[in-house]
Amino acid sequence: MANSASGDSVVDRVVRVIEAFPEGVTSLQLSELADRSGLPLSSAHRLVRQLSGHGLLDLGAGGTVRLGLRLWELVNRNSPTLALRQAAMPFMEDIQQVLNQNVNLAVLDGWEALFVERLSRRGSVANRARVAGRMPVHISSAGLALMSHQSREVQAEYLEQFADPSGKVTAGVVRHLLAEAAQQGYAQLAGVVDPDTWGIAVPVINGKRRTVAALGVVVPLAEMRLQALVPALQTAARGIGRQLGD
Amino acid sequence: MANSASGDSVVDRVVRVIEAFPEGVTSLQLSELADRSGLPLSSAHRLVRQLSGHGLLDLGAGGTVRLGLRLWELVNRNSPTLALRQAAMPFMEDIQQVLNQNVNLAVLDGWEALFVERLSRRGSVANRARVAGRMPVHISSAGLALMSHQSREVQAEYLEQFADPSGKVTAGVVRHLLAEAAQQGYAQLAGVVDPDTWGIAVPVINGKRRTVAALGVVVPLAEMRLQALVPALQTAARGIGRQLGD
DNA sequence: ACACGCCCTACCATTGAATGGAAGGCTGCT
DNA sequence: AGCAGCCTTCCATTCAATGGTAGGGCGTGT
Repeated sequence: MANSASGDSVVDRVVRVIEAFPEGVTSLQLSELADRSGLPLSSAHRLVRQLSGHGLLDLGAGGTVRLGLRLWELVNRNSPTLALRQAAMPFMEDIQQVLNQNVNLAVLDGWEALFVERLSRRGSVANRARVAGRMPVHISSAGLALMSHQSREVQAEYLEQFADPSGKVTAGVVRHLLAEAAQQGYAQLAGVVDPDTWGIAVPVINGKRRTVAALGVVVPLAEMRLQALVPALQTAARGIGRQLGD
Repeated sequence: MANSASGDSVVDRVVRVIEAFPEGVTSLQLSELADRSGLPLSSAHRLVRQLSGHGLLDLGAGGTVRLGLRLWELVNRNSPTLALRQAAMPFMEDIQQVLNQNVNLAVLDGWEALFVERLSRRGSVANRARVAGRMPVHISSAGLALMSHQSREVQAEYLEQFADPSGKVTAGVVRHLLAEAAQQGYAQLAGVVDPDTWGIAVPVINGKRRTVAALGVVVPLAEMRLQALVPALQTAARGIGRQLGD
């Protein structure tokens, strides 16, 4: 074969190159990139040079490869979650100011919650590190809030394929959590991510009655006061939903 | 020709497709995308479908094309400015809390300042809208702060090609602004973006003595107090630089 | 000081993947 | 009912993509 001994198209390879960066790694050597993407060095080099010419990648002296500023710019300007984030930000700031807790916003992607925005607790040195982070549905309050408002079919499909690698959680338990969340209108989960924290999340519903996101807070166990947190979150979530339109 | 009547490679086309989204537009019809990218409908469709299969784009029913969540995730996880933003965020929050002003962080890309992070003034309904926005060097305090700390050669090259479309500013004026900023250690610009606001920015210098970013605030004219703002910004910028290492 | 290894870069004959016009199907409007 | 616009699929044509190989630069260990 001339094109692709491995049987993949050029597009496949471009994707492989971009996906070759492990989480949190911003810089890779060309040879390592070739390894990770499974491409011949020669091909990897050619692709990187082309993409670099357009600013999607950045090929520095000595074969250092980074994602391009231009790519970051394009993606952030036209992100599919742009409208959601803009609508949500003022409300998230309100919550941060009033409750002084870590606030986050997540959407459902596959069977995971993808965090698209996060404000850290005032004064904490902690940060927005986990923006663009993922959590499986069954171990995040945001994931449960999102899944509990999906259609019967989606939930059934989710539960069917469910399998906890650690074996600690069964599909039955998750089904119960989802039912509870659906009935209460919010999801809560204690000590799963961090033993001393509690997560609470509520769905954000747009004008078409579709659940498009989950708004949540992570609070220290000691400061757990459901009666104060849930109404605040629900009010903010309604505000976001109204702002979104659709 | 079989491949590309227009003489461009597959990679060129992938880039054209991604770049076809106008600023702030998150969704495009397939036919419009084909127009904007200058690709035959048939080719655009094929490319979009391939990219969509990998999650870099999202081809919805009815030919609606969006950027993919997966692309957003990948770019934000491995962004070249990740370390910078993480190092800067706590200091930016401090400034926001103490001064209660809009804070922003920019890097130099080409002859423009690219804003990589922004915190809005507390209480303002305004937002982080302009994250990923650009401003020409000569009409942004961040741009001036960045350029004034570049090497002689870069500055010369910049001034040589400088041309103001509106014709209001000459290279000589910019040269003066840069010299002033370099000497003072900060850049200021009044009423350029918005007639009632003042912009002040200082360079962020890493361990290798390279100016890697500019930290700035935008304040209403009425609240302009240089003697309070500049030291605060410079202190924060030093803190960021120390945190960065390199 | 030298040789070796590692990595980036450049070249070029081979070949099948990419191309895009045209035709088909769907939806909404007149 | 007819039309117009758009998405989708098909397939013969053709040259762009491929990757093994070789060259060059840099640092390391002997």
